[in-house]
Amino acid sequence: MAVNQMELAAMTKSSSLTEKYGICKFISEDNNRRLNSIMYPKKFAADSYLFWDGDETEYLYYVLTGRVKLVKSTEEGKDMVMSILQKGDLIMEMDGFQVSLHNFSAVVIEDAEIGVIQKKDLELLLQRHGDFALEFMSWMGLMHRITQSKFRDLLMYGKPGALSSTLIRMCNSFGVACEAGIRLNIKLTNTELAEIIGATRESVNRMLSELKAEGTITVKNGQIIVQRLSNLKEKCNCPTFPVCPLEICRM
Amino acid sequence: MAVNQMELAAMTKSSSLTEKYGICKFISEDNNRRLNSIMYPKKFAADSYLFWDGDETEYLYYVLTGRVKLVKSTEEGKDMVMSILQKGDLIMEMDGFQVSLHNFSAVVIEDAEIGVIQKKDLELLLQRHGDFALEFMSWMGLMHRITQSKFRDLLMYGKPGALSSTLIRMCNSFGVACEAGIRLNIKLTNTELAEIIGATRESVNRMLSELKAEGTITVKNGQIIVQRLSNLKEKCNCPTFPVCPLEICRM
DNA sequence: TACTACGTGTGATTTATCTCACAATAATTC
DNA sequence: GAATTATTGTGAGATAAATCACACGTAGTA
Repeated sequence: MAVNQMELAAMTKSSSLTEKYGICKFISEDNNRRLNSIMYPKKFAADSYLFWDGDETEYLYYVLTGRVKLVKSTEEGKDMVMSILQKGDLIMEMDGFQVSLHNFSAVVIEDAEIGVIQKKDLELLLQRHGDFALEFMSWMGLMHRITQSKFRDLLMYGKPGALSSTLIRMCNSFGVACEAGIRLNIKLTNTELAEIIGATRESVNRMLSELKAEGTITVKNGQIIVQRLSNLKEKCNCPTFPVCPLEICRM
Repeated sequence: MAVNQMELAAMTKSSSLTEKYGICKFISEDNNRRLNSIMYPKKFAADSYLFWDGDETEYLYYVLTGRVKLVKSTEEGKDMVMSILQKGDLIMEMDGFQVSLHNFSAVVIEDAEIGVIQKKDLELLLQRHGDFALEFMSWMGLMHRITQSKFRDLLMYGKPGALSSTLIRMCNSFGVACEAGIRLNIKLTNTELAEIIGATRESVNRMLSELKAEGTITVKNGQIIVQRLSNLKEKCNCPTFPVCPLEICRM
């Protein structure tokens, strides 16, 4: 089939990689319990905001269900989507634990249940439990690397490369294996895709048409199915050897 | 004069902002001492490598003198400069403290003295001293924010915007106030600038010519002097209010 | 049904950026 | 200081991507 064995092996039918690579995977059972103990669940409807650009960074947000996008808007109303987060992801933006302000907004894109964490509470936990702090740093480091690799891809191979890189990452974050290939289990408009890669809706539309024509992707029920991942990898010079670590290749 | 009072106030004659915002400023005196105690100074000549893309992340590197650039190279030989670091900056790339590999290379661009730190040693320190771990996380968070804001600027306002953003950051990282404006106390070729913003040498050259023609910058002894910072700010939509925090606006 | 709102698809045109080619200046080396 | 090598500057043309303009679909709903 279009998807090779390794690719299939990398994902299960029911769960995407993000669940495998959420922060909980970086933290011991004890510390997961501790983290849970300072978390206050709260429901957020689609289109609501967890926080706004410029708000004080008082809380952290642990995504239990649903999806959240991190958006930076310019004064002229142009938006840029920096990341899309889901179950298992922790949203935290702070240069440490002093007072600071958010540099982007967090918008719920699918009804979400969020574990809200008070900065102060986390601080106490981290200070008290050295092993937790180390695990937490581990995760912070990973998040930073994801950001770096993401933006590198967006800058280096033109818009088609940027789109391809994004689709590959989406395979890892939202992908579900199906007969035809890897289905991206998320609804995104062309406009949203454009905001992720810093291009226009029209450009994205044309690029997607081309990918369809090549047989690289297909669309069913408004969801993209990646049929030939290798085509995408070529377009963004995704290295075959040494492969870049899978936990970095995500949204 | 071309540089206004606030801009002048933001820098001293002798030192650039990086010294003010190096990791030492995030860490208490005690913890600075601790960090120093596990540091082994070593000299690196210009053009030598601290580490290569793909090496194991065994050490951290604290820049005492000189300058180091972080570079990602593609298979076709295209380079991208992700960052330029100097006195007070700590180079660390690790998704935590398990075994992992560098995702880019660190190239010395000016003869440097580097405090080499063993990952294991740092780990012990952080585990033992909760306050140190918190301070360290604070710094990690800031580094991540710098990366985010940097790449956002590089993507959103075209190449002229990318160049302007970079020049502004360089004012903060390498700038020294002088009669004519802010002198960037670093030697960079057009090619290097191009590698920072993901453009071609020729484009950079033309853009610099234009900035000169406008009176925004001037060049003396191979160093750029920024005469009208406000012109640069316009080109990359650098917000006037709320101003973005100065510690994020750096290379 | 048919209306409305939102999203998609596509041509034509303009603008931004890269590519290639080569001349003109530094900067280094012998 | 002549020769060599790196860097800058610039034109002309090719490509990539944005912009503008509008037709077409589709889903929700009155």
